[in-house]
Amino acid sequence: MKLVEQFFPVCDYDLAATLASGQAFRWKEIDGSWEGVIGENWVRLKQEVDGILAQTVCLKAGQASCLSCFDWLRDYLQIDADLSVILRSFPLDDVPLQTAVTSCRGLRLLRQDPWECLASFILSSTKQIVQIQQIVSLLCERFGKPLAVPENHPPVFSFPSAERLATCTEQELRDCKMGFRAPNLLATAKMVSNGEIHLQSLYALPLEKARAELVALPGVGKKIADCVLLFAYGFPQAFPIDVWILKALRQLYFPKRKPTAKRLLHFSQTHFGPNAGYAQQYLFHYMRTKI
DNA sequence: AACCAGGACACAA
DNA sequence: TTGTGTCATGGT
Repeated sequence: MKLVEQFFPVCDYDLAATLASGQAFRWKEIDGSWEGVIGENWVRLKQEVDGILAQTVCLKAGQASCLSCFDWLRDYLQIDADLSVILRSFPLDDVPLQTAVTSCRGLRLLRQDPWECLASFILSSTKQIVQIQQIVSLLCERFGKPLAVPENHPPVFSFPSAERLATCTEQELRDCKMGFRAPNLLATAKMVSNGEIHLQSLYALPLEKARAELVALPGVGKKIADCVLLFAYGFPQAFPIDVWILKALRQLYFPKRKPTAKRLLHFSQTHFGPNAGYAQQYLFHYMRTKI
């Protein structure tokens, strides 16, 4: 059991804003670092001025594969995404958006595992982020696999597979405090594990078709589908509209009028450009922290 | 104590 | 097409 380190030089990457902005639910800040799980790997990340320092563990000491296979982490963090290009694609005359960007420049979008993201957001409906974190944590402790961790570190578990959750009873899931979301998660886990939907195949589809497949799952409407499309599949135009974004759109862009939901939807899909999903994340974070 | 939370769904008008 | 009640649970 050996601690392995890797440094990723990157500018404009705000680790805290990114990991705590409600797109992923398994990151904890522990004395200056962020600890979490990506796939089957325990990870510790530390913000440096000129990049990110990553630590993980390797079961077999001296194995070169650990050092050379940080690609999964590079991909998850989207280190190679050029943030300046994305920010330049935003409408320049949009004062509220530019304010939001200025207030938390370095906020990024992650590239998560589709199943974990889908399951997590099924649990997210009308729950506060802290509660989602608690439910996900219980789910992992009870049904995930124990992972390799550093010496004297408390145990950490993987996010349970769809196959594992499909074998749970509804009551076992309810006992993780997810309430009425339990039957939805269970039914979706069964559909994923028996092949009624093939999550891997959605990468190749255009946005609308991928969304249509997700919305067919129990407990998944447009908002949750867009979260998965944006945070896992990397569709940059996906624009999840939750209560916070609704508030942001109304009070920042239509302060006097009372636009219909349809009008707001149209606005969100035409005004923000090809990276609307990023704009959405900046507005979301801005509303939750600065106002 | 009342109100709300990264909603979805069935059903009414 | 748009509006309302319901579903659990815990934080503020």
